[in-house]
Amino acid sequence: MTRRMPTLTDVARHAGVSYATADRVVNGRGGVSEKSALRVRRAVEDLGYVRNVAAANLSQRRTYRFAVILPSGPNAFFGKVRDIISQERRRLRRELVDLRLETVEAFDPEALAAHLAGLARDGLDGVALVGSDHPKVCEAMAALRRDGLAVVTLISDVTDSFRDAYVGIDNRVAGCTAGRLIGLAHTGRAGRILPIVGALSARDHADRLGGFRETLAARHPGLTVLPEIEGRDRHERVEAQVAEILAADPGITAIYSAGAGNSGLVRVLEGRAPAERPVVVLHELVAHSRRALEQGLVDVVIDQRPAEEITLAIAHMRAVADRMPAPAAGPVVPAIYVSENLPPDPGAVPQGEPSR
Amino acid sequence: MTRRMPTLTDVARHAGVSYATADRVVNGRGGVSEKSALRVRRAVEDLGYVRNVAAANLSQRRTYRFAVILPSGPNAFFGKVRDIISQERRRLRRELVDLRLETVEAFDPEALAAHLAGLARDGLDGVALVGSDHPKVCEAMAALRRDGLAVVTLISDVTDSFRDAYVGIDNRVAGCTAGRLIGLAHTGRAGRILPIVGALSARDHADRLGGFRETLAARHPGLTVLPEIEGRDRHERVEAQVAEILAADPGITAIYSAGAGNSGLVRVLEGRAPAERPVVVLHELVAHSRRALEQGLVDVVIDQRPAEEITLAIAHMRAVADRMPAPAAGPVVPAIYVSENLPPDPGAVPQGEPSR
DNA sequence: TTGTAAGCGTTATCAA
DNA sequence: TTGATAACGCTTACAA
Repeated sequence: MTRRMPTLTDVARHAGVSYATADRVVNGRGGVSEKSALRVRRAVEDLGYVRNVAAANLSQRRTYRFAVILPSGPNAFFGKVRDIISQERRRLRRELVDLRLETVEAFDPEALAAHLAGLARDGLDGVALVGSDHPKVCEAMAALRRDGLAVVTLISDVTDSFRDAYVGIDNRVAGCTAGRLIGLAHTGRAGRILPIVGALSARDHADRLGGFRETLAARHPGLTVLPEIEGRDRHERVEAQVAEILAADPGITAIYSAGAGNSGLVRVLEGRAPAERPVVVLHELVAHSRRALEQGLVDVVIDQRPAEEITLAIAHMRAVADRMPAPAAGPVVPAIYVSENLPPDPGAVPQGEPSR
Repeated sequence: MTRRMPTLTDVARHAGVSYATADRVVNGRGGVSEKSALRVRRAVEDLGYVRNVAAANLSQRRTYRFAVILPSGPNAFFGKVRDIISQERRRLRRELVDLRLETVEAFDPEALAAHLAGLARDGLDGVALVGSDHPKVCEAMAALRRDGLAVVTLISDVTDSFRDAYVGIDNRVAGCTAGRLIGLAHTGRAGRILPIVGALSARDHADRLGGFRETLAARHPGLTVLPEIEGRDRHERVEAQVAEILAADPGITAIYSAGAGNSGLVRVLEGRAPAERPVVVLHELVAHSRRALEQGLVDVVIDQRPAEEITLAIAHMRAVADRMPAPAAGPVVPAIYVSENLPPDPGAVPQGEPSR
């Protein structure tokens, strides 16, 4: 029934060469006559040989050494990512991966590039970082790949050729989704919509806003989308600007916040009577957005699923390290939360134990 | 830096016993004096020993043998699940799992129970099946677990004690979500909402409908939820009933379909002028629901993410087989699709190849 | 250019 | 009740 998987020993026998020769061909170590190489490749083909990664790792006593580099600072989302990583550590060790968490100054591509350059001689097998299109960062990523490290961009992408994979959501699509949901909330009525971003110069924010405007223009031409606020992802700034605009324009029926600093937005919303609250869509499920959802101050949260992203990033780095095909491709599909489908609060994280 | 993980050899040395004795204790094989056992357990504790699963599997030449049992029939959703499984096969083989796909008559618990009974002597390590509360099925599941198989319920759950894990969405929560989205689409206006289920006797449908009604009653008391239609998951029947009701009650502003047979619903919607179409929310992204979303006939699809569910089910079965802690718990969070965030159509599935 | 063999951490068998 | 040890499929050092 289940035929035994062929091993390299089988391949060698089939090709009529020694085990070592077969190994040299399969792992491209060179120093093999073309004639032998041909016979081995033929045997691999015939038998459908695939390298047993577990055995290979065992023989090398290999542990995967990966690093995740996150921006420093008080950003709630990255704080959550940090928590997820430290919770996963124990489980990962069992699977022989040693995950290191490192921090660099936020919004400082030069510092990031310098940090990356330092990793090269660190015995690492792979790095995951928040992508940045800065030329120095790109060059540092390219250098790491030349050294054989897997490089995965997380959350924000860069040009294809500098990384092995991107793990994150499609931000334009996320913006379109927000647009459509706000559109749905205006079924049968008109409205004026206020968009907020951190900065238009941030690629992800610009992508979201672009998708948002495009969808509303195409599918809901009756709705007005106002000029966007740039809140710099800072809650005081967001709070001040939103408060001012809402006061000046009482006809606003919806708000889409594509960036961070949403606790400022929430404070403004708290100050309004329930009947006067606009429909609000924003990004990332963190402590304060969760609370706002529960209290009915916010209607929809589009969440990037950071836990799944970390898992996927590790899978990608491992695939490169194992010289194996990459896991299923495609951007991560964000979760859409309303107050009714919030996952249990991970306040006290229950440790999973064997069920028997 | 990265200290070598302790091995059983280390444990044995530390405990002052032979390797074999340490192995006996750690794997509960018996035949060890209480004194030795104590010393070994102490050493395990001290060193923080964890069994190296890869090495264990290698020594046994183990391949995991799992089966997924699905209901037969033309149901589009299960068809998709079948496709996903056959596409995953190759990748799974590399990870030493041999996944078998089996089929039993839909809605026939006796047949399912009989089939399960047959699996016992089949050398399987685990089974995933769509849960059923039928006593015979429960008994068969319990028997399998007694034989050491992992038993995972998929999509629909049963009483805890009969299975190792449930992989699927929380159907009540999904219904609540549908209710809230439809509520959002009625911001600032009244409406009459028609719910459709396959059968109220199906636990998942009843759960969805319950959550749906509850949320609308609590958060949108101004909306009217009509009595539900039972469409038996059959498209002709759904089509006929919906057509009749829509004709009789032109004031219907929204439809929530909690079950299958939605191609019938879509046909009715096609026949109406765009301006007269109700807001429509339904479940499972399959060929016809996808098309309906793209054409603007349907507004929201709540999708169970079958690909992720299969992956998770395998992870659970493997954890049991490896005597390892279960992967992260909690129900699967469904994806919420509008026409703007549909994933690429898997019409021609691109085979992933090594990226370098 | 080719071949042999010692490890890696388990499981399982056989002997003491 | 205990202990040695041959696999498992691979990498790597070394010998021919």
